[in-house]
Amino acid sequence: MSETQDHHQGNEDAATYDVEAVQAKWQPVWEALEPFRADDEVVRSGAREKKYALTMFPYPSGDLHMGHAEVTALHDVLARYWWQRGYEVMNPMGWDSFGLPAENAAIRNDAHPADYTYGNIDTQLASFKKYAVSFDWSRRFNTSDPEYYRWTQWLFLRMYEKGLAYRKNSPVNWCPNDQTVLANEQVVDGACERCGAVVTKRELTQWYFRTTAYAQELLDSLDDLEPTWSTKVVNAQRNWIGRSEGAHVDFVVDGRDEPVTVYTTRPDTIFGTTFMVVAVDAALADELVTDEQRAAFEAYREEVRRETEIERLSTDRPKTGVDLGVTATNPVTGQQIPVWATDYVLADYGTGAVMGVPGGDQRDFEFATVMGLPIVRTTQPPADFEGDSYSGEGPTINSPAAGVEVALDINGLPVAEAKARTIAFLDQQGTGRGTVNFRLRDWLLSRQRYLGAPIPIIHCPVDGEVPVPDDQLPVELPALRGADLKPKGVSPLGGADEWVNVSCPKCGGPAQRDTDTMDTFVDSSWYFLRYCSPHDHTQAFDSDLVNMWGPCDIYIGGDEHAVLHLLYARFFTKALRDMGLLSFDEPFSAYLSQGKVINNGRKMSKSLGNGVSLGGQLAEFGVDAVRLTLVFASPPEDNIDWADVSPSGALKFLQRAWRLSGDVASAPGTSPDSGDIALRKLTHKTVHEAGQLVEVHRFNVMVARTMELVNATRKAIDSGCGPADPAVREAVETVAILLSLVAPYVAEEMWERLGHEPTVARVGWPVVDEALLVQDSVTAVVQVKGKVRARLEVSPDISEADLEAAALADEGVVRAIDGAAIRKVIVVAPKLVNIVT
RNA sequence: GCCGAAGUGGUGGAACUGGCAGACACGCAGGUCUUAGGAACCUGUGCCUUCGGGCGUGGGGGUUCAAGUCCCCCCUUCGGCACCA
Repeated sequence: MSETQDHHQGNEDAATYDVEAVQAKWQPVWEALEPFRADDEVVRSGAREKKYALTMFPYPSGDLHMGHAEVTALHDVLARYWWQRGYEVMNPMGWDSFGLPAENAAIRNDAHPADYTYGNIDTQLASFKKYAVSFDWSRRFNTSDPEYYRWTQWLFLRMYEKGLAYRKNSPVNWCPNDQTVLANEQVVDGACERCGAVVTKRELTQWYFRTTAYAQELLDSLDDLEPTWSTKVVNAQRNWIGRSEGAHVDFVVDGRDEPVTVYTTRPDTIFGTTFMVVAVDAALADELVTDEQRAAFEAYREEVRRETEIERLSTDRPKTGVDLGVTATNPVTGQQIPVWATDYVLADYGTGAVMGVPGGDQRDFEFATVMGLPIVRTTQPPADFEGDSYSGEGPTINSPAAGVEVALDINGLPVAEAKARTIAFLDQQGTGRGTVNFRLRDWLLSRQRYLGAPIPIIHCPVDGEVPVPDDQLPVELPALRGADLKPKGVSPLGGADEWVNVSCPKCGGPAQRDTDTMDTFVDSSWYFLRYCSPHDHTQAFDSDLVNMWGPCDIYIGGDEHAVLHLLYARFFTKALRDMGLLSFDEPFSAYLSQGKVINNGRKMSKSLGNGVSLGGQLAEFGVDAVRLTLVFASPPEDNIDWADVSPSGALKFLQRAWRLSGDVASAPGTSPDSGDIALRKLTHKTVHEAGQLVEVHRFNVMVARTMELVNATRKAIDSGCGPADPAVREAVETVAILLSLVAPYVAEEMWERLGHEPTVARVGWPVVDEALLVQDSVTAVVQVKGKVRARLEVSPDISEADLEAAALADEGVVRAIDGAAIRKVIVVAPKLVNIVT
C-alpha cells in the first residue's frame, strides 16, 4: 500500500495515505505523551470517576496472534471510549509468564524457560505498542518475576492459615504427556485441556484450595452477575458448580458399628431400594468386603484401575460390579439388602455410596438387570407404558412391601411433597437428614513442573508441614541451568539438592522444601489486584487502592476460561474479602466473552495449514484496517471467519474517511452554528447513537453508523453544502473522534490535518446538542389491512386525528381500500396508521 | 439425558419497549473518469411477477389492527454438564 502512487486527476486530495509512514510517525509521539497513564490521585481526589478496564493477559508462548488482536481491539473500543467520556481509566497489561503453555513452548524450542519467556515478552510488548492499544504500560509486570510470585506465595500461606489450602492423598487426574497432575477444570472430556492426551488416575498426595467452601456463594452471586456477564459463562459455571438437593440416609451394615450413609436426590424412592452400591475405589469398599469376597473384589478393583477416564466416563457400556458379601438394613422398611461395589458410583461425590433403586433410576436398573437383583417399581408409568422398568416422572406409587408396617405414607403424592415427607420422617427417626451436594471439587493446585511459583512449604520429619516464614519469601525458583527440565513425572525442582535441603524453620533440624510448583491459574487469580499497586514492595496489593479501582468494570476474554480462571478468580476474591484484604464480593462487574477468529469455518491450526498470521495482515493492511475489520465483522461474542471479512474493504473505508480531512475548507475553531442543518443533525444523531452502542458493546453497529456519517459527509462536500460549510468540519472532526476508538492512527492523522494538536484520543466525546436530535418530519407508514400502501412525511407532533385524515386522503390508500367499508382505524402518531376494512 | 444460546438475502450482519424486514459492509452487475485499474466516484442488487402486485426472518399452530420480535409444539446448529445417584 505504501508504494501506491497518486495519479488521480482533478482532485489532489483524493490521495491515499501511507499506512506504514503514519504508523511510524505517531508511535513515538504517543510514547512521549503517555495519554493513557492512570493517575491514582485523580480518582482519589474525586476529580474524575474511575473505570477499570481489564483484558486477559497473554501467555508469552510466541508473538501475538489473531486472537490477541481481536480481544484487544474490542477491549480498546471501550477503554478509549471511557477516556473520551472523561473517566480516569486504568487499563493495564502484563504477562502470565509462568505455567505449562510457556514452559512447553520453551521445551519445544529447546530453550531455558526463563530465556524463552522473557524473549517472547519483549516481542509481544513491541507488537502491542505497534497495535496501539491504550494500555498503561507503567503498571506492567510478569507473574514469573520474583517480586510478583513472592506475593503469590504469600497469598498461598494466608490461604493455608485459614484452612483454605490443604494437602491430601487422593486419586488425581494425571496427564501422561505433560507429566503432571491436572485440576478437574483442566480435564475436558477425559483429556488434558492443554495437550489433548487421555488423562489417567494416580493416587497422590497433593495440595488443594478449598473452593468447595465457597460453592454456595459462588453459585448465588451468579444471579447478580447474570445481567452483565456473558450468559454462556454464567450457565457454564452454574452447571460446573452443580448444586443438587437430596438427603443422607443411614443404612446399618452388619459387622460394622457406624452406619453407611448414602446420598440420594430421591429419598422418596426408598421403598424401591433393593441393594446398595459403593464406589469400588473408595476406602469404604475395601473396609466392608468380607474375607470370602476379598479376592474377587481386589481383582475387580485392579481391572477398574486400568481404565482410562474416557472409558470410565462412557455410559453405554455394560454395568460391572462385585458383591461385597455384606448386607445392609433399609432404615425405613427394615428390609435386608445386599451391598455391592461398582465403578459407576463415584468415590468423591456425595458419600461414595448409593442406594440402588432399579425401579426409579436407569443406571440402577441396568445394574440390577445384569446382576439379577430384584426390581420394584416406584413411579406410576403412563397408561400406554409397557414393561417393568419405567423410571420417568410421575406420581410416586411408593409403599412398603406386603407385610411391612411403616408409619410413612407417601403413596400417590407428587414427587416434591413425597421427598419432603420422607426427609422429615428420616429426620425424626434419626436415620437421615436433608442435605445439599455440589459437583464442584476442590482445586488441585500442585504441579510437577518447573515453570511455576514454588509452594512455600517445608516438610520436616519432626514438625510436618511448616510454612516458609513471610520474611523469607520469595522462595525463588532455582535456575537449574543446563539441567534437563523435560517433564518426567516428578518435579525437576527435586533435583536441585542445595535448594531442596534446608533446615526446618521451627526446629532447625534437616528438612526438605516442597518441590511442586503452583498451577498457573494461581498466579492469574489475583493479578488484577496487583495492577492497582504494581510496584509496592511491602505488600501483595494496597487494599485502599484495590478498593478504589476495583472491581473491574469490564473484563474481556475468551470463554475457554469459563470454569477455570474466571471461577478461580472469583474464589480468590471472596476468600481475600473474608480475610479483610478487600471489600468487594466479585472481581469483575461485567464480563464480555469474545468469539474466536477462525478461517474457512475451521479453527486456525498448523496441521490444517489455515493459519492467518497477524504480522502478515498488519503488513498488508495496517494496524487500523485490521482492528476495524475485527470490530466491524460481527458482534463481539460471535466468531469471526477471516474468509468472510474484508480487511481491504476496511482499509478502503479508512482512506475514504481520511480523505475527508483533506477536503475540509474551513479553519480550525470555526463555529458549526451556521452550518448545514441536515448534516449537523446527522452528526449529532450519530454521536448520540454511537455512545449508546458502545455502552451496550454493539461495536460493529457503532462502526456502521460512523460509515453512514462518512458517506453523508462525502455527499455534502461533493454535491451539497460544499467543503467550506462549518457543518462539514464538525462532521469530519466527529468522524476522527469516533474513529479514535477503533483506528487510532488514521484518527490522529485526520486530527492533525484538521489543524489540531495530538492527541485526538483525549479530546473528549463530542457534546450532543439535544435540539439537533429533534426531527422536523418523520415518515408515517399507512397500512391497509397490515400492508404498507403509503408513506407520508408528517410533523413529529401531528395529532392522531390529523394523521388519520391525511392517511384517508392519500390516493394510494383510497385505491387500496377500493370502496370497502372501514371497520377500524389504528393510529399510532406520528409513526403509523393501519386501516382495517 | 439435563441446562443454556441461536436459526434473517449469495456472504458477514442491522432492526430500541411488537409498528416500513434486510441498516452498514462484502460479493456481484452496469456506468463515469482514465494509457492503465486490484484506484476514486455513481447506479443497481431478497425471491417471484402477467409490472397491478404477490411471497418472504428454520417448520407448524396461536395471540394481535399489526409478529423476526410474544405464547405453544416441532426441526436444526452451537455451547456447558453428565454413570454426579
